Formats: sequence, structure tokens, C-alpha cells
Amino acid sequence: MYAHEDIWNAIDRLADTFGYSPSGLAKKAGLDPTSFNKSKRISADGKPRWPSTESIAKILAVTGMTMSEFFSMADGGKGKTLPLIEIAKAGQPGILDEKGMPAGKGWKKAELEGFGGSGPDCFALEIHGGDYAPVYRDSDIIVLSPSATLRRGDRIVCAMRSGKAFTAELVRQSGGQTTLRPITGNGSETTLNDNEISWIGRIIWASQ
Amino acid sequence: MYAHEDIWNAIDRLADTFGYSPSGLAKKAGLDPTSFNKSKRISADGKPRWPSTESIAKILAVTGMTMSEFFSMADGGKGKTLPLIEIAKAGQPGILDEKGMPAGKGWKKAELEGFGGSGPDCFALEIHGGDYAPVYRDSDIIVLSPSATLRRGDRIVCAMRSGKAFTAELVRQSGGQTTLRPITGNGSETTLNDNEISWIGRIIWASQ
DNA sequence: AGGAAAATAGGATTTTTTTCTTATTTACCA
DNA sequence: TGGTAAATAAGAAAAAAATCCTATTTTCCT
Repeated sequence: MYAHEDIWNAIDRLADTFGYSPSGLAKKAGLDPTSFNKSKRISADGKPRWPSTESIAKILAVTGMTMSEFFSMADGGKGKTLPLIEIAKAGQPGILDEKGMPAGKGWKKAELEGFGGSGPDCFALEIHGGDYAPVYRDSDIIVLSPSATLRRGDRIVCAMRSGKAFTAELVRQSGGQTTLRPITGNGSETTLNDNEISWIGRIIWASQ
Repeated sequence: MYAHEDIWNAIDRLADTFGYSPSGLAKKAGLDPTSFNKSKRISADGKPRWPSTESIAKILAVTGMTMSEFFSMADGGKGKTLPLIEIAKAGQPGILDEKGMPAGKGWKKAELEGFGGSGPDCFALEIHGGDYAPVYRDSDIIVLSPSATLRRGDRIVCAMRSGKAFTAELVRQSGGQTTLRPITGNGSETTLNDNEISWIGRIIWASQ
């Protein structure tokens, strides 16, 4: 059960960050200055009082912070957990379901340092070995968004029906063919038939 | 003002994701099955009803999702806004305050696609040109955490007192000297006196 | 197709949060 | 140091959300 105390602490921290007292921030947001009094956070019979989502929305409107940023602060800076698997296993059958979401047993849940990325369909792959250095080094994590639109020059992971998966830079997609080149910039273009490809996902972030 | 509708939509999506109806999820969480009825989201006089933080905490306890993940979903996948400046300007005097936080007039606020990362002191730099290719390409965004501890092999931005700033891989820090090498792997090591260095920040994520 | 269970609509009641009000304490400034 | 404004404590009243209850609709299964 979420600790209501964490929300109150986050309100205090938000006020402090923007140079207000809790009372001052409430006032600025059009709420009553006594709204966030410490004396009112636990009721007389010991039950916790939970600040309403409406009150929180109003104070966030003053500061420009988003709800997710606010609750990330309240969560104590816990990073987003994403499904994670080694890149070498990303081409295996059944690894993604029909909607392009992780499926099957191979996936772990990873908490990524400092990455609170959204996108319900994002997942992460872990680089093993030095094949993609210096761009991606051993143990680097890449975050993919399967729903992101693809353009020339995008860095992608291409998973083949054969089970093989690899990173590449997208050159072109047309006429049932996909042309790629290595992300390191060395080496020539490769052209694949789309029916050899299981899925393609765009890489949006890489850990360092 | 935050749209209360976004929260209701997120509740519906949460329920669907975990295979419940809104009513079923409420029941599972120990709430009344009518709690989230669509018919009760706007009152008879047209005022929006905001679900309480306590109710949300209870349904999240069922699903294991965090508050920040939930509200990230409610935000519609809006990325975190971070202070952003061109890397070439990152070495200018006054660009960071005594706490290592962005200061002065040069910073913009940037919304980073798919990046909701926490860390109140993180900021972003934008790569211009091709000096760091293929690792970082023109327009790539790198996210720095000044408070992150540094280890051998870390990718960093080093800002000199001279005003120059550049990316590098950390080789060693000892005896008042810092040894670096280029992130692309070509080129030899450089050793700097620490008193020539204004600040060093570790790169934690790079956009693709 | 029919029946049962689940889901949803809608009204009344209860509980909880916010607002209003008063009092006290704290912080700031001349 | 004294005075004023802001912040906080605490009680009463009003407003809002949750729960309880009944009815209707939808979904699922045989």
C-alpha cells in the first residue's frame, strides 16, 4: 500500500523547490492556506488524510511540473521498470506478442537508473560483447519503442524470422524491401526482404 | 489545469491492461464495484469528480504499478522536461551554480521524447556537428547527472575553465590530474590538471 | 435461447476532504 | 525590540468522494 506520507513529503518538497511554504503554495494555487497544514495530515482518530488529486493538480499548475514528475519525486526517484532481455535472444519466436509487446518467459523486469520513460509498449535490450562498439558497449541498455515511426537514419533493432537480431541504421524501406547499414558506419548496405523480418523496433535511448 | 479525464482514462487502461473491468478492478482492490462507473465521473451539475489518491493507491497495490508509472500513462506519455543547452556553450562561466545546477540565461526547457527520468539535478546537452560520430550524432541529446559517481570507463562531459566543453571517456582521476580519452576510441589519452577543469558530469543516457 | 453473473446507471447515505474561522506561533523588517 | 505579515494549529461547517442500495444492461456460458 502506497504511503500517503510520501505524497505529503512530496508536496512539502515541491513547495520548497519553488520557494514557497506549503501554505504559500496552496494560496498561490487558489486553495485555502491551511490546506496542507501538518496538523491536518492525520485525523483525530489516527486515520491518514490523503490529499485529493484535484488539489495536487492545482498546485502543479502553479509550478509547471507534471503529475508523473511529481509522483516520481514522491516515489523516491525510483526508476521505471521495463521488460529487459539480451539482444541475442530478441529474435526468438514468441518473444513479442501480436501487439508487439514482450511475451514469454525470457523477459526480466529491470529498473533503469535515471530513466522514467513512458510509453506502455517500450522495452529494453541489453548489449553483450563488443560488436557494436564504440556506439554501444558491453552491458549498455537500449530502449526500444515498437510504435515509434521509422525514418531514414533511425537506429533500429531488426529481428529476423531466422531468430537472429541485430542493431542497424535504417537506410530505406520500400517495395517490400528494407535497406540497412551498420550503426558504426563501417561496412556496406544490406538489403533484406520484408518477409525475412519478424519485427523492427526503433531505438530511442541508450544508457551510457 | 490537469485534465481529470486523463486520470479516468488511465484507470480504464490500467484495468484493461490487467484484464479487469473498471468495476472488477475496484472490487479486487476492496473498493465498491460502482466506484469507477462512467456515470459518476461528472456530477449532475456538470462538475468533474476527481478520483482520490487513496483509491488510486489501492488499485495500484493490486497491479504492482507505481504512482509515477500510472501518472506517466495518464500524462499521455509526455516526456520529462529538462534544462537543455548546446554542448558548445556548456563550458561558459555561470552556466552551473555552486550546486552544479543549471543557471543563467542560456538554458531552454526541453521535453525529451520517451524520457521521464528522475534526478532533480539532471540536465541535457545537445550535440551539434559530427565530431563525436558515430557515438553521438548531430542533434543527439545527452543527459548528464552531475551527482553520479565517476568510474573508469564512464562517458563524461568535461567543461574547462577556458570555456571549452567536450565529451570524453574517463581513464583515471588521481593526484590532482584527470586522464581522458576520446569516446570514439580513436586517438590517444590526454591528461589535464584538475585546476583547469570547471566541472565534470557523467553522461547517463543518450537519445538515438 | 435462456439464465446467471458481471458490469454499469443512478439515487440516498455516509465518510472524507476542503473551506471557513479563530487563535497561536514564527519569521521578517524597521 | 516591537509590530506586522505569514505560517501553522485546531474546531466547525460545507463540499466532494466513497459506499450502500436498487435497477437495468451487458456479457458469458450451457
